[in-house]
Amino acid sequence: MSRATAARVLGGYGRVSQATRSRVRQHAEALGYTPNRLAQGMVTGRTQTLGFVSADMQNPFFGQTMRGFTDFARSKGYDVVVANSEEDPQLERRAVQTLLERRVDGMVVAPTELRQAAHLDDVVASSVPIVLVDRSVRGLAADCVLIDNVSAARDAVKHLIERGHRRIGVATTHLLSDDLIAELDEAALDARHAQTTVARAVGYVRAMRAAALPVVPELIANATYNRPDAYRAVRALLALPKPPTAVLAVDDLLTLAAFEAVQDSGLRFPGECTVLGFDDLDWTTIVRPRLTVVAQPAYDIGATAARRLLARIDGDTSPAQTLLLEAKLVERESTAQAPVKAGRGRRPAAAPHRKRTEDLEPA
Amino acid sequence: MSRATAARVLGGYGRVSQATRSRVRQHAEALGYTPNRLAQGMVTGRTQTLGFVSADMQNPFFGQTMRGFTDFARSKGYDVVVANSEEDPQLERRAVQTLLERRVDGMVVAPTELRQAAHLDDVVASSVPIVLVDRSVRGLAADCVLIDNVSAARDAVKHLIERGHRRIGVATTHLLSDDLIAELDEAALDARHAQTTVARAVGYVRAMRAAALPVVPELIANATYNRPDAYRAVRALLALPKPPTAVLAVDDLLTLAAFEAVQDSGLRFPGECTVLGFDDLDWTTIVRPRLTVVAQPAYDIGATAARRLLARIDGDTSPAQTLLLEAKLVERESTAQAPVKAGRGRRPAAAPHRKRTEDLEPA
DNA sequence: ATGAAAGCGCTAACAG
DNA sequence: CTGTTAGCGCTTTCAT
Repeated sequence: MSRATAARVLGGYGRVSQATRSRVRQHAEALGYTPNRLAQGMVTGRTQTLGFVSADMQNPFFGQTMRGFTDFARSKGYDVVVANSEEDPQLERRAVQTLLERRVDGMVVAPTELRQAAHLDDVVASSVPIVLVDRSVRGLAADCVLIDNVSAARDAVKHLIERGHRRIGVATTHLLSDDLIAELDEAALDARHAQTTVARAVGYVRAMRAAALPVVPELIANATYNRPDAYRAVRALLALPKPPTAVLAVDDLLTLAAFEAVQDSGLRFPGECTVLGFDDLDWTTIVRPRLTVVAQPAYDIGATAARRLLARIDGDTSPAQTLLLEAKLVERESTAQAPVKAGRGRRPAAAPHRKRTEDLEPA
Repeated sequence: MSRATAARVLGGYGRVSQATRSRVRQHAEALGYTPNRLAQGMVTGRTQTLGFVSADMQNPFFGQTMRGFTDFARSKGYDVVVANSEEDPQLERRAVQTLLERRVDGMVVAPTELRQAAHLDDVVASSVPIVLVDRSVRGLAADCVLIDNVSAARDAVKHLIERGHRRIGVATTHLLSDDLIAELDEAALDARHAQTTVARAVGYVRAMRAAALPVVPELIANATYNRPDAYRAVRALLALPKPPTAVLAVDDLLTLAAFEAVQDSGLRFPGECTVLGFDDLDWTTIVRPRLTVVAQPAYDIGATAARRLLARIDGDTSPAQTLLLEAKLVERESTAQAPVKAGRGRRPAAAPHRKRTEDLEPA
């Protein structure tokens, strides 16, 4: 029989009789035939492939997001090729370029640069569907899926204030200027396109102001994305003459470092100083009391991005939209009680299972 | 000029003069030309694409392994398409099939079924290079990169014994039969092809026997891969009339659950009961004292697998080899001191920052 | 050094 | 219902 007939049954797209159908299948089986998706892609113009470029797939947030993305994609018959940008614009550009060369049907990007992204404009221009996750780029006509970082942080701080905290610190990143507060104010104007950690710092400021609490620079610790550095920054916060009774840590690494810092500081957790973190990783529920955290719907962000992307691929031409998924404040015991005045009731040094570390070095 | 000439400069493979070379580049730029990798793949027979199928890319171990894999792959000009098997043989088979259809130049698989894997035989037969990670399949002529799980666990237990522990428990999975010990013995014969957790249990048994310590079934807790279940299993271990003074937890989830269980049990950590875990996740260094763990070189496993795979792709036809990377016992404070006899010196119930949980329910 | 032509494996449109 | 034909975008002989 002809190649066309065979192709029809194997590809399942033409009209073929039952008789030949099974005959074809038999032979295909016998010959160990494996369809060639490259050839299919060439002629149909669709590769059934999606791209996913994030900063680091090893990061739990992106891991979950990717998982949600690939799960949804697979359910619709798509595979996904992944790439890490490592927050390097150069690498991101290369990754996007490669995906274009591979003729992916669409791609998801967690962009590194939020102010300019010519390479992403190119993607939009080339009419390859693209959706952004976790961060949005100013002026880019692309769908975007993320949480409202400002209000997530605002709600978290509000929660602390309601529990009686007044002196609240924040551990954040990317805030290297001196006049932090003024800058945060300015950033607030465009918070939607700020780095997630900056947007969260803005949320902190807003919550403090809304409660008429002073925003003092000494309570704003900023670190690079690096655990020892984050640890040191929080230790410094806790070493203040009047340390905060609570610290908001605006990402998973800072949360880890903040918890470690409080634990080593000699301040009682959570009575004298507690931590409210971002990202609900497993370990936050093995500490006692368990940690209250802001949980991002990471899996959902990925799945939603996939859904949006496939809608675009299927021809949806509605204006680009930003989907704000809801972050959830997971209230646990670490913020259940009101803060205790520092200085009184320190934990006895005798507590044998908990070493008091006085230096500022983490693990 | 002709398509052939253009292709030559863009593809960088023929002899072209400088003049036309730059002219071609200019025009390509102006037209926004993007090479089509599908077409390239069709004709060259190489797609510069690798496949990676693991149980769950969200799992930290596979996340790191994938990262090592993709980093190495990218450095050699390869992209990678990923898939999750969810430990489901059916899904794994489909994923492998899809990769074959996509004409990947090679693939890495963390196989779900270790006894039979016809679909993997097919890959080998079709002479598409394949390397296994984390688990090896009996009788499959494929390279394999993993740690020696038996000896890693053996060394960990030996370390505990050297620190004075005699009654050592183990938290593991997949051991559902009644006569555990006999079975472990049998499994030991073929431990290289056992599930990682089983192989580690075998290592535990060997270390105990080597030290002439009794291997008693009541000290072997086995759980499904599920945190509440793992927690319950370890709590049960600790509720024994004579609880162990140390528990070896043979994967990251069990480690988390075991630590949580000890913490809630009322036994002093690490004096009365300590935990030695597998996989060196971030949180193991925020607990005080910090946790001693067996660290797998996950990133390296991925990178090594990539190196092996590329060697095969580049024509290496030497016999299949199994590369055993070294797991490292990271000694930290949790195993620094000798165990204390249980029953004496319980932590005072007054310790205010640590709730005594009496029920067996985890987070 | 460059052009022409063939063909990778497939699908789509058309003919029979 | 089935066969024929053209061509997707590229690389690779083979001429020129």
